[in-house]
Order: sequence, then structure tokens, then C-alpha cells
Amino acid sequence: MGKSTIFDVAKKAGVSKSTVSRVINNQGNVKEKTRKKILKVMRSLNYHPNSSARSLVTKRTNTIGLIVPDITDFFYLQFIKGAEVVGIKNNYNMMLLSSRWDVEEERYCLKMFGEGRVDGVLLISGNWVGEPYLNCPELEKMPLVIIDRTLNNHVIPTINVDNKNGGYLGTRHLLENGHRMIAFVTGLANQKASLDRMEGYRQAMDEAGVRESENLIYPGDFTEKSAYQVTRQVLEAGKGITAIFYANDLMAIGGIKAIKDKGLIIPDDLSLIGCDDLELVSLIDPPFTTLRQPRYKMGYTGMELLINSIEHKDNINPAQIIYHMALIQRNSVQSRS
Amino acid sequence: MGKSTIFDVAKKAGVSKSTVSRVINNQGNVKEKTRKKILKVMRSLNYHPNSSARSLVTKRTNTIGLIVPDITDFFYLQFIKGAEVVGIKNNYNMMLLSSRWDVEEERYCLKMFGEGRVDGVLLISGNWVGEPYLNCPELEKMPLVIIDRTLNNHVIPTINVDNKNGGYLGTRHLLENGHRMIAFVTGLANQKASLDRMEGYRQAMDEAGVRESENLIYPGDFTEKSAYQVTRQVLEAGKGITAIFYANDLMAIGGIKAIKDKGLIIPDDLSLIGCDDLELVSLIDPPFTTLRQPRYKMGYTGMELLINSIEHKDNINPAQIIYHMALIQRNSVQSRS
DNA sequence: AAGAAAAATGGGATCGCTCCGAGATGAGGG
DNA sequence: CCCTCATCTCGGAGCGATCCCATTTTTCTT
Repeated sequence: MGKSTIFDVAKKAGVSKSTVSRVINNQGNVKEKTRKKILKVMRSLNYHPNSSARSLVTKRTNTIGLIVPDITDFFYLQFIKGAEVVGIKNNYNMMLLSSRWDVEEERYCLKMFGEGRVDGVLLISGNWVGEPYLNCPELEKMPLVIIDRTLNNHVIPTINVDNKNGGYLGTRHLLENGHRMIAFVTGLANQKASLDRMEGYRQAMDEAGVRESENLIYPGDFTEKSAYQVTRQVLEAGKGITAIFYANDLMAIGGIKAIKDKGLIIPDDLSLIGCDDLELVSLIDPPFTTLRQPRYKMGYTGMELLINSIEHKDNINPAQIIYHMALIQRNSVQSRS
Repeated sequence: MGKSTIFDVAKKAGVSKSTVSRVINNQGNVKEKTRKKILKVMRSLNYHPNSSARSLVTKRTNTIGLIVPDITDFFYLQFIKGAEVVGIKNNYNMMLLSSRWDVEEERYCLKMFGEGRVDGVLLISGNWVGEPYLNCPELEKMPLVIIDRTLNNHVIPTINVDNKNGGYLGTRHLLENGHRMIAFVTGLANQKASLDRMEGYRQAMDEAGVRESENLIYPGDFTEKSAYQVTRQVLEAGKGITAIFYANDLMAIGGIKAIKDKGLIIPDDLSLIGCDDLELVSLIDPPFTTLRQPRYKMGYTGMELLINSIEHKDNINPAQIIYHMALIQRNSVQSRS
């Protein structure tokens, strides 16, 4: 027998499909008695309006597309959560695609969403160097907001944190605690966030007159494992390093492991700070100092902007939003004064 | 000017829409020359077939709905990942809804998906006591697979682990290491998983002839915080408890914190084991022994079953799949022999 | 070179809904 | 009692694709 349609309902209720449609979308102008009746019939037939048919004419799907580099990466969870909350509040569903850390894949996702499945796209970007969204024809007219990346074309709204300032703040914090030989462990070389944070580190070191900073930069790749290795090198280098700044928290965790394995105590023997403030940082021993990226807030705001631009097309969204990174102090920095 | 339609393409290419449709779905029977031409026109018009229109006639959306209690819960990540991989391989998108730990909400999500947005639903259930899916009319005909829960109606396929056996195995492991006064910290009382694990614990204790087990059960609620509190109680109770079995890993982490705060060493002073084997367990100090739930595999298999039942409706899926929990030994259990 | 078979193309019906203009119904006023 | 105006209701057109069947074109056979 298959699913019942609006027509079945109309027939059984003895009215026309227009009337049924009106009660579905409760547009008023329906006598209370017929409304009741139609509602009853709908229930009895277990009728549910077909959303494809509906979108076809309304040109609205009430779903927004979300693209994430990796769903299972702890880092992205709070973005998603923030976005979800706003979505629910405004009656939007989320369609989730993962770009698997690949520019091409990301583009493919964008294309998928270009087929009218969604009303807008929230892209949590792999923050590659370069600006690959400048001429992406798939997007034509599709509302889009990009998170975790800054674009200067001023047409696609972006939401990001001030990574450079984060690097600066973290480094200053260590400097102010009397450290001078501060190592910096970078993330992947093609990631803008890592570069910016390093930039901030450099600036702080320069300002403090620490000339060696170039020799204190160690390459990591954002993974725990890479940081473990690098940290061993740092410890064995014997340069008199007293503090390490990791370009993200996951690496800080790897570093902690290496340091402990060496039999050293944090922060007594070595200070360190991470970057991002993942929720799981507080579960780690020791909970460490890091720079918070307001990820929930960013997802939340991003979704707001997006829905805004979907529903009031005339409204002008800001082109860029940049949040500060905040220093969250825990127990991994020891003063050397 | 709006988006271009199949008709625009047809006109510009000087063919009929049927031919265009044929190349979109590459069904063959199109001269190579016209095919090329149409493809070119499609590109030049930046044409993308409208998926609502398409689904309306094909009755297929090529997306599957995923319902999760909480997207940001570490526990669910690997289920999702496993499902995603299979989805991608079979060309399905995922629509994500979160039930926010609420039976009603879960039903609402099911209803959403009942409106023809998806071809099937993968429900990662809040594993409540009871079987609320027996008469859920929204589902009529909609392929559904439920993960992390076992149903006995034998009509909806379910995938779960043998939680009771997990509880049993964990407890046996502690017993075999010479522990007898083993505390068990439960999860939420309305969660089947917690009850089953406790059941296994009880059985192992009974078999070992430890009579006190009823007095060694402490109520937690699956959160880290609850376990922290409970663990303090355990430590202060002075019952001579030498090992603690936590009903999930998050609680084990909370427990570890409490134990450390007390100045005790794991496993020298106190042994413990968790349950689930979250990825982050290896980041914790000490990495602890736990029971692995093959979450990736479960998501993977669930998605396979689902797609299977979508695409070959005649195929008969197994009604229940139950995986074993495997003991993963790390450094949190000390032998007392 | 003509006829048959195969390949390529075209056109209309259809999917299930919304929207719009027109018609039916009913209440209230003179 | 008739007319007006507000309230309800109806039916058809259209959204953008697919799919079937008919028609045209091409290729192959003899």
C-alpha cells in the first residue's frame, strides 16, 4: 500500500488537498471542525508530509550542511555542539559530511550541498594556507559561513580566533614566569593556525630579547605521537630549555607523556603550555595551562550568522569575526624568578 | 536568474531533457558527442541536479539518518566513524540528529526521519530499561537498525555488546589477581548497560564466594564527577577495599583523580578497571585496564546491515548481533597473590 | 541499395506537495 | 429578502527531476 499522500488524506476527510495543506502548515482560514477532522484522518492514516515534494516547491529544506575535517577529532566536538543548539532552536536539521582533511574532499562536500539538499553550509575548515574558496562555483548563492579560518575576500563570513595573539600570550606568560629558553613545537607546516601561533611566539621572544628563538622551534604535526618524539629530542638536546609551548593540546599531552617517561616532574623540572583547551585537558595529569579557543561560541555564532543570512537575505553579516584566545592557567607552569 | 534546471541545459545543448537526464545518471545510450556537449553545457551553466526533485520520483534520498544521544560525548565518536566509513563507501550521506538523552526527543527524531528525508535510520540508542520501539508508527516500513541496545522483539535488528559478560570478565580478572574486596561503581540506574555489567560483577563475586558484594556496590551516574565523589566515600569507608570496578571509563578517570588526590598510588595501593575503552584512556595517567566495546566495528556493521536492508529489501538481516567485550590490560591492576 | 535491427533521442505522464485565483458558503445590515 | 463582505474551500498550474514508450537516426546484413 505504501505511504499515504496528502491526496489520500483529502479524500478520506472529504475535502480538497488544499485544505489539508492549509492545516499541515497551519495557515488558518480553516473551520475548526474540518481542521479537527483532517488532523484525525492524518493520524489514522499515519500520514507524514513528504519533505522532498515540499522542498521542491518551497525551495527550502530546513536543513543545513555541516562539513568537518574529522568527526571523531575531539577538537571539533564543541563547534558542532554550538552549531547544533542554534540549529535546533531555529528548527533546522544538520547534515554532516566529513572532509577527511582533504581540500578536494572538502570541495566535493561543498558540491554535494550544492544540489539543493541544504539551505546553507557551515564549513569548519581544515585551515590550510591559501584561500581556496575564492572561486568555487558550486557555492553560487548558497549561504556559507566558514569557521576556524580567516578569509580576506570579505564576501564569505569567517569566524576564527586570533592565533597569533594566542601564541604571543602563551609565550609572554612563560616569559613573565622567568623562562627564557622556551621551545615551541609547531603543528603541520601547511596549517595556518600553527604558523600564526608560531608567529606570536616569535614576536614575544623577540620583544623579550631572546635571540635564540629560531633554534628553539621544533616541528610537530599536531599529533600526540609527533610531540612525544619531539619532546624527547628537546630533553636530550641539553640546551637548557625550561619550558615548552605546544601548538595544540594533543601535542602537549604527548609531551607530558615523554617528560614523565624521562622521570621528570611537571612543572618543577619543566614547564609547558598547550593550545586550544580541549575538554579533556582537565582529565590529564597534570591539568595544564593552555589557551582557550571558544569553540562552542564559535559554532554557535557561526550557525546564527548562517541562519540569519538564510532567512533575511537582505541582512548584512560581518565579513570576519575574530575571537581572542584566553590564557587558562592550570598546573604546568612554574615560576623561575 | 536563479539556479538552472535540466530544461535549461537541454535547451542550450539543443537536446531534450530526457537525454540530459540520461547523461546525468549515465545510463548509456547517448552518443559520445552529445554526451560531451551536454557535459560542457552543464558545466558552463553550473548546473547541479536538484535532489529534492530527484528523490520525489525515485523515492530515494541516498541519505541515512543517524540519531545519537549526544554528539559531543566521546563515547559515541567511534560508532559514528564506523558508520560514516560504510556510508561513504556506499554513497550515502548522513543526517545527524541528537536525542539529548531523552526518549521523547528520540521519538521526535524518528518522526523527522519518517518524513522521507532519509532512506533508513541508524539509531544509537540511549540504552534505557524497557523496549520503547515496539509500536512506533512513524517507523512503518522505514529500515532501522539500533546500536548499543538489545531488543527481543526480533523484528528490529540490534547490535550490542554482552555487557553482563563484560562485567563478569572484569571482575574475574581482579579476582584472579587476588583481590576479593572489589567495589563496583554503577552507572545510571535506568541504563541497561550499567545493570547488566553489575549483574556480571555479582555473578563473578558469587562464584568466587565473596559474600559481601551487595555492600560493595556504589551508585554512580556515568559521569566523572560522580565517580570522584563515590571514590572518596570508598576510600574513607575503610572496608579494606583493594580494587574498584567502574561501570564506564569516564568514571574510572574521575576515580583516578580522587585516588591521586588522596595521595595513593595506582595500582600499588589500589587497583581499578574501567569499561568501554575510550580512545582517551591511553592518554590518562596511568593508562588503565578496561573492557573494550568494539564501537567502530559496531557502527560499521550497523551501517552495513542498514544499507543492506535498504537496497535488497528481500534480504533477511539477523535480528541481534552481540559482540564480546575484551579485556584490555594496562597498568592499573596489581596482583595481590 | 534496401530492409531489419540496434542505437539515440524526444515528449508526456508522474512523483507529492504548495500556491494562487476563483467559487461557495454564511453572517450581518438595510 | 436581497446584497455585501468576510470566511472557507476547491481545482489547476507548477516545482525539477525520472521513466516509459514512441519516434527518429544510425548501423549492419545480405
